[in-house]
Amino acid sequence: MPTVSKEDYIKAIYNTKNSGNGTATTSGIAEKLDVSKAATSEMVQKLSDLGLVDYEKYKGMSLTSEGERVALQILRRHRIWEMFLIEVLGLSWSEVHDEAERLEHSTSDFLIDKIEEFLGFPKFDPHGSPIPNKNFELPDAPLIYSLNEVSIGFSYKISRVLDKSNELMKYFTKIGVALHKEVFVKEILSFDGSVVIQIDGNEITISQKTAGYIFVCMPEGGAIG
Amino acid sequence: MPTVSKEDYIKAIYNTKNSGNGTATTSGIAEKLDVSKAATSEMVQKLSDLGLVDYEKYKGMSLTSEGERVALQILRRHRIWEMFLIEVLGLSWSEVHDEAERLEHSTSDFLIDKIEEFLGFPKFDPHGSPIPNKNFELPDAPLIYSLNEVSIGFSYKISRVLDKSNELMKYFTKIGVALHKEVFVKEILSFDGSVVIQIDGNEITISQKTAGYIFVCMPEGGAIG
DNA sequence: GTACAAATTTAGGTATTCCTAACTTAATAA
DNA sequence: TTATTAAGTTAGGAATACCTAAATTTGTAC
Ligand SMILES: [Mn+2]
Ligand SMILES: [Mn+2]
Ligand SMILES: [Mn+2]
Ligand SMILES: [Mn+2]
Repeated sequence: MPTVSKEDYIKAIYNTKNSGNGTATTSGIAEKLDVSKAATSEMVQKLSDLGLVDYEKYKGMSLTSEGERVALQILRRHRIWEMFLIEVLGLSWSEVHDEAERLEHSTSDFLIDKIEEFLGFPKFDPHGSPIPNKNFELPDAPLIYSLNEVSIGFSYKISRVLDKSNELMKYFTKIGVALHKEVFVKEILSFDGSVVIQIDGNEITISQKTAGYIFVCMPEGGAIG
Repeated sequence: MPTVSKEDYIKAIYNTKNSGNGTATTSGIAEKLDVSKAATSEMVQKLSDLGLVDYEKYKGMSLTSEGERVALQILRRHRIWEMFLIEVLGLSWSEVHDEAERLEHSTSDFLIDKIEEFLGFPKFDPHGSPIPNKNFELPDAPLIYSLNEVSIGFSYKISRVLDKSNELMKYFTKIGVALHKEVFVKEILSFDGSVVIQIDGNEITISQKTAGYIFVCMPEGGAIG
């Protein structure tokens, strides 16, 4: 029902809440969507009038349950498209996000259901992100940890990466970061938080910021001790 | 480059020129796109300023060669999507057009090329319409005739239908009209131009208007005598 | 050739979504 | 607490794509 713009705002609010910072701020959403704070402030008030966002002036914003439903619907479309583009058409990790960013607004639920069926009802997308089901419910996800909060001297399995940008995805591909691969954490540099890992036999140093975009679990799926 | 609206206007002008009436009029485009004549008049002037349409006030409109290039690009996207939706996802003839009508504006040429490759570079879409290639050139098409201009007492092969609406497609499916099927033309009623055909062993009467949306060629591809 | 009707364009407005600049509120630091 | 700055909002305006109602142009019928 919402327009392309509204859908992108709602998704941005959802993603902010459910990853990292926690609170969605006017400035944060404006930056994420590359629009002015003024435009964001106006739009948030419109979304509030529509009952999709809880909002009090100067106090911050959060999705209503209806807004969250819409967010999950869009995430479902986005992630199913990314899955399709990679699994069926063979696009690369760095090519899918921008396509999905547009397709997510032009696809009926009917069509998304068909694609999901064609793909065999996957629970996670090619970045390891959970795909909401037909009823917009998220699958149970195993406990995962970012590479920043992990114990030194152990091996882990990469279970999710955040597709923040094409460039990041290209970088991941280049250094060998891919889903289900094993990484050994050698060291975390005390002075800047960089994480030194071993992957495919190569030793690689990843900045703290980028390490925060890589999530891992225990190789056998057990809890991290 | 053009917006969704502009793309749909350009496509409407192209389709009017290349099927039936010939000349694109303000009223005709307005009706086809379900907008006011005023909106159409304004938009045509804008498209003229953009160099996509040749236009002189009160005199009518036609696409420039650049406009035609854009039209073929959009037709290419539309038809490849329809092919994909039917061949790969198994949607029905009546379900694909509306989806393609939206997807055609949200798909990069890069992605369309990938889908085309996945489909094996088809030359015609599921309605028998030609698919422009990567360079926006139409394939050579065999001579075809509408069911209105065909000789009585002969058999033909259905080689193209115009997907004017979902309802028309459902009707075609219901009465057995499908690509590559054989029809025997029994009679054309003198008083209203209805065409009486035999298809799948059933005798069916089709109105003159609807017959104009069905195109056939000789069963072996020869010329119609 | 005029008068009328149909087709088309223009005038004046609305709704979206965005902008910059100005203003207001909240947070912080001395 | 108070000054300063950061964050957020409002004011005023632009671009797009529509609309209805009022011209205007064109073509046709007498
Ligand atoms: Mn993505
Ligand atoms: Mn998007
Ligand atoms: Mn179609
Ligand atoms: Mn369209």
